[in-house]
Amino acid sequence: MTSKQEFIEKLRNSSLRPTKQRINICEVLFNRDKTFHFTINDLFNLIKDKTGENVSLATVYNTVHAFLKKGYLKEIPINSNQTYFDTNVTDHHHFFDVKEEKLIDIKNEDVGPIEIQKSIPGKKIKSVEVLVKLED
Amino acid sequence: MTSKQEFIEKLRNSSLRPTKQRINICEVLFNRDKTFHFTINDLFNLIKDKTGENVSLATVYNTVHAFLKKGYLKEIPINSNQTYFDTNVTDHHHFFDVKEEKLIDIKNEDVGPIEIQKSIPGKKIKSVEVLVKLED
DNA sequence: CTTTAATATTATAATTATTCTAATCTCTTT
DNA sequence: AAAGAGATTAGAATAATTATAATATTAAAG
Repeated sequence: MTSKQEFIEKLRNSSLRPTKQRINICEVLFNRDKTFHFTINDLFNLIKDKTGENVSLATVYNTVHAFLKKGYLKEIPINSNQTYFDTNVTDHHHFFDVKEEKLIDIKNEDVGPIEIQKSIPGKKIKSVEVLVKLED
Repeated sequence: MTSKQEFIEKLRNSSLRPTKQRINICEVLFNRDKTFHFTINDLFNLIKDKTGENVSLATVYNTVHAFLKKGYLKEIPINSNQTYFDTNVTDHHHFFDVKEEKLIDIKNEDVGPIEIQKSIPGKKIKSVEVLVKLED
C-alpha cells in the first residue's frame, strides 16, 4: 500500500505538480502488486469507480502522456482501436490474445537474444519489442 | 505494370466484387515495385492524386479491411495515432524511425531466430513480430 | 438477352478517440 | 499575504473509425 504522500513526492520529484487529479490517477495506476495493462478508457472508468471522483477524459490523456514522458508508463505497440499502456516499464515483451483482446507480459529472459543484422546509417536502436499474437 | 484486368480477376478470385472504387485502390496499392507502408489517410489522398477519382474515406477503410482479411495487406503493430499497413505480406519485421515517423522493412533473414520460452495453455502462436525503434 | 431478387458495396451520418486552448490552479518570489 | 509566471484542467474542437440506409453488382429465371 503506497500512501498519498508518496505519490505527492514522486510527482514533485519529477517536477509534475501534485494535483488531486494526478494523485487519483496514481492511486489507480500504481497502488497494485502486479503489472497493469490498460487503455485510456479503462483508466478513466477505474478512476470513477475507485476514487469516486471525476477526472475529465482529457486530463487522463494529459497525465498518461506526462507519465509516459517521465518513464512511469510504457506504450505497447499493438494494433487496436485504442492505445494500450503498461505500468511495467522494464524491458520486456508481450503476448496478445487476439480473440480476448488481452495482453500478457513476457519477461525479457523468456525471449532469446534478438539479433538485428541490419542498420540504418545515422540512426541507433532505441528499443526492440516483440509482439507475439496468440490464437486458439 | 499490372493491368486493370488483372486486378479485376484478382478481386473476383477472392470473391470481392470488382467495383471501380476497388480497382482504383488496387492501382494505388499494388501497381508498384517496392513494398509500400501507408495509413488510411495516405491512401485516401493518393487515390485522389493518382486516379483523379473520388473514393469516400469509409470505402477506403472497408476495402483495406477486406484486403487485410484476404491476406493482401498486413497491419503493422506500432503506436501511432493512425494505423499503418504494409503491402509486403511476407513474414518480416520493422524499424520505426520515431523522429521522422517512417517505417522500414527488416527481412526475416536479418533477424536471428526468436525463441519464446513461455507458452499459454490452450493458445498457439499465430505470429511473432519485432518492432525496432530508431533514434538519432 | 432482359428482368428480378438476393446480396455485396458504397458513402453519409453517427460514434469514438484524441488534441487544442481558454479558464483555472499551483507555486515561487516578494 | 499578494501577485506574476507558468503549469494544469476540462470543455470544445478535431480526427479516426464504424454503422447503416441507399445504391450497385451479380446470379438465376424467364
